[in-house]
Amino acid sequence: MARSALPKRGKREVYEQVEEKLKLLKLLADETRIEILNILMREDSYVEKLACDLSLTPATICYHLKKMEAAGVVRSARSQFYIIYSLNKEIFDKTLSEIIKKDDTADTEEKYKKEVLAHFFKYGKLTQIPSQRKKREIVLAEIAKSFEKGKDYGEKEVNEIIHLFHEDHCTIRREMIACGIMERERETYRLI
Amino acid sequence: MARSALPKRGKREVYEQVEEKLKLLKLLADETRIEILNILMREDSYVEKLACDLSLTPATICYHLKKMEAAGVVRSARSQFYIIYSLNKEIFDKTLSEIIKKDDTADTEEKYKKEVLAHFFKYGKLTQIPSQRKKREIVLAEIAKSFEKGKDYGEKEVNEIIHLFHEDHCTIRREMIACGIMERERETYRLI
DNA sequence: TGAATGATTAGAAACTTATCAAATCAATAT
DNA sequence: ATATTGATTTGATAAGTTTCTAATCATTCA
Repeated sequence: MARSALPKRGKREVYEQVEEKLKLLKLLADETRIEILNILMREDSYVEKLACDLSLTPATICYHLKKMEAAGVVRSARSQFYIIYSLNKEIFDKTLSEIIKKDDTADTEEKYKKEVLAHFFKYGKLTQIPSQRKKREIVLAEIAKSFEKGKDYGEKEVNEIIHLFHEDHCTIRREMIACGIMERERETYRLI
Repeated sequence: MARSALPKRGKREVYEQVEEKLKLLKLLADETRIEILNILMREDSYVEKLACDLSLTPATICYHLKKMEAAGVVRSARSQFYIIYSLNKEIFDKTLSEIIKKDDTADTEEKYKKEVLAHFFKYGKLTQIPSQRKKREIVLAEIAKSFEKGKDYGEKEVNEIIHLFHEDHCTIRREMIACGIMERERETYRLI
């Protein structure tokens, strides 16, 4: 039985979305920080005290607190001699799926684009050229991402790149110029 | 001004409680695993396909899936050629505090103490001396933690330490003796 | 002002982890 | 059976993190 070749999808376009959430998770995935948070859940505290409680050096505690403060998990305020650290409780009510799931709530425009792309691309290939103008533009813009800004391409190069997505590179090349994504000057093509 | 010496509390007695939860958090604190989970939220998948989607080798994907399977986050089942991996959705409804918090289901006495302390201390300061005897004892016991067992203190020292928590060190010093937390012998004070 | 002390930073060492290539295992179709 | 192909394991490497010591900074009190 022949099995499909699974072309690569082109490494994760959605880094940024995951990034912040990942930051929070990484932060919480440390034994010492969890211990600190558990103590702060009970009472505010300060560097030296936490160091004693956990049998670690103040430098280490400071390292963790600063890290958590930068992420908005804890807050600090000087009080006399000490800098009192306290919990930012709001953060802790999120569920795991809320944290892990990519924001599909972006704006509706983005969402619509994603749906269109999901519909017309399968495994990185364009299954069909959309007949609706708006959908066609979205699809063409996606293909255009494979061209570098400001770079000149010969017709053969253009065809080869487009061919990665769909057999009919002629139609697509023409459409890209028609809808103003690319321009042609004599023999060379480039993004607008 | 002399500041209290902060006797060590003896390193974390509660490792085990944190351990499992830590395992889950560590698991989720990885970009690749989050990507995998996001894909599995949409549809079940298999090693090779995920490898293509994420531009990683099957070996790497397998490494992550096995890890997550061991923790009960995903499940696997063979289907023809492929081993289909799917999400164990129940896990994702927990909130962060549920994951992080140590089991406070301890005894109610402990819980009550915590509530009282949380109410009367803000940023490490005693906001008000409780009038109810029981609550006052809890608060005084908390302050007493800043004194070392068996050590003798002069009245000035005692006042200084208490002053870290509240202006009225005289009242508190008197109360600590009245309720049997401290004893006074001539000029020296010590914990009982 | 200067002495005391808590907080922070810098740099180094130890540890953990993700990733890949190559070898092996497991199931299926011919 | 055996060739095929997806899944897994192993061993090596590279990258990232935690922790410490030592030095420095910042604040308060005398």
